[in-house]
Amino acid sequence: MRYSAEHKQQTRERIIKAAARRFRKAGSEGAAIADLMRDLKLTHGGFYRHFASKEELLVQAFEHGFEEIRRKFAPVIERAPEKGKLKALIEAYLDQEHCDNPGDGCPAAALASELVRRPRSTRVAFQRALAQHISVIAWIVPGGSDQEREAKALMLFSGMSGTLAAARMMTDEQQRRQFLDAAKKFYVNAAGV
Amino acid sequence: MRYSAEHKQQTRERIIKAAARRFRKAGSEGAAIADLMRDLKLTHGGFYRHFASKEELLVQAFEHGFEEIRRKFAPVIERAPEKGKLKALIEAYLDQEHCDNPGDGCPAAALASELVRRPRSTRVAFQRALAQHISVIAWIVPGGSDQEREAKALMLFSGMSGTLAAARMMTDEQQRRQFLDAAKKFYVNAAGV
DNA sequence: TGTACATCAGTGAACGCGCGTTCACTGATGTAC
DNA sequence: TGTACATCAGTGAACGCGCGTTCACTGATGTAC
Repeated sequence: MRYSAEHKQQTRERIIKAAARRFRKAGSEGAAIADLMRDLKLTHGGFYRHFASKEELLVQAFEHGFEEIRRKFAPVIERAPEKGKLKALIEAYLDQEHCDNPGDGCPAAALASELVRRPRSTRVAFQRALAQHISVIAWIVPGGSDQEREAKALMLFSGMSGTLAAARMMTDEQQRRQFLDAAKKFYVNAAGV
Repeated sequence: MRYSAEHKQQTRERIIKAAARRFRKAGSEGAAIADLMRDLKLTHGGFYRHFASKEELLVQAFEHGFEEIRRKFAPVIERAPEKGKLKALIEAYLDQEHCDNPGDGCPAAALASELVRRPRSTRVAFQRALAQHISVIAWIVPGGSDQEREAKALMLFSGMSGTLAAARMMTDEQQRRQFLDAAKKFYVNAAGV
């Protein structure tokens, strides 16, 4: 092989990473394969050595996005006291910083209304990724059974993703800040933490 | 003029109506002008006698969508007792029927994550339409000042739009129904009604 | 160890399609006289 | 009242562009011998 054994795997991961960023920033239809590949100083033709289709990449990028935000929010959760972890995550999720940077933020908030329209097989994969992410988050959600905590996590985060999308639509800086502050209180209260 | 005086106005409204449906069903990029015009048994060329661009139509369709859902939910609100109007609206918003029919449902829920990426001028228009819609809804939200009630309405409905988008992504019928039922309870409770 | 061949990630031209927008044209009706 | 002309909603071909996907090719390195 022309390239070292792990080179291909690395390239694949770099494509996914660039895609995860671009899809969240520009939408699933706003990120062209040629642009993605140019991000890595490659040309578009090589893409199909790594993925069967753009649709497959979209799924991978969606999963990767969740991994990224888990890493992004991990320190916030760690730093918070035992009983304040969910509160800390809610406040980080609804923070200006997250709102202003969809490119490395929650993929569900960035893509929610578009995902519904993908083929069924894609949606099944999305769901699996979402469910997996939610099951991780549920660790810090108070409640009885695992199922109860996961249901609560999904309710809170699906709501917050809509709220974040609304905040991102706002063109007035001050209005957005006030809205996000109110949202933090609303969801912390709704979470009962 | 070849057509009666009000004919042009009527055609314009029919285009908006068809667009409002198609945009909500297929997304802002999924509805082609030729398709819209075909819905009215017209050809695509005539479109530009009515609108300067597709972007202008998108704004009009978004506004129209809100008018439509106000009409759609009006009887639900009227039928409910004075103190139960918001509860009734929340339950209608999160109902299976609304979930299964994005085409004549809430435009914010159907398009949320795409709207962020439109040009600033479009977003300003979206916001105006959203604010207007929220101000109407706020009538049935309990609270002190108008501003307080509007803020609460925006919080509830932006959250519910995200929750609805999540429900729509679910491929499992039963899971969706359970999730929507839980969401109704969650938001009725969060609204304090 | 050296040589011939196979492999395959990456290249870049090309294909095909969808779609927003433009434009010359049509023809029914309104208006001026 | 009748005639000539103007108007303009609607038609459909064409343009131009973006973009997903394909494909013949390249060339560095791995492998067989």
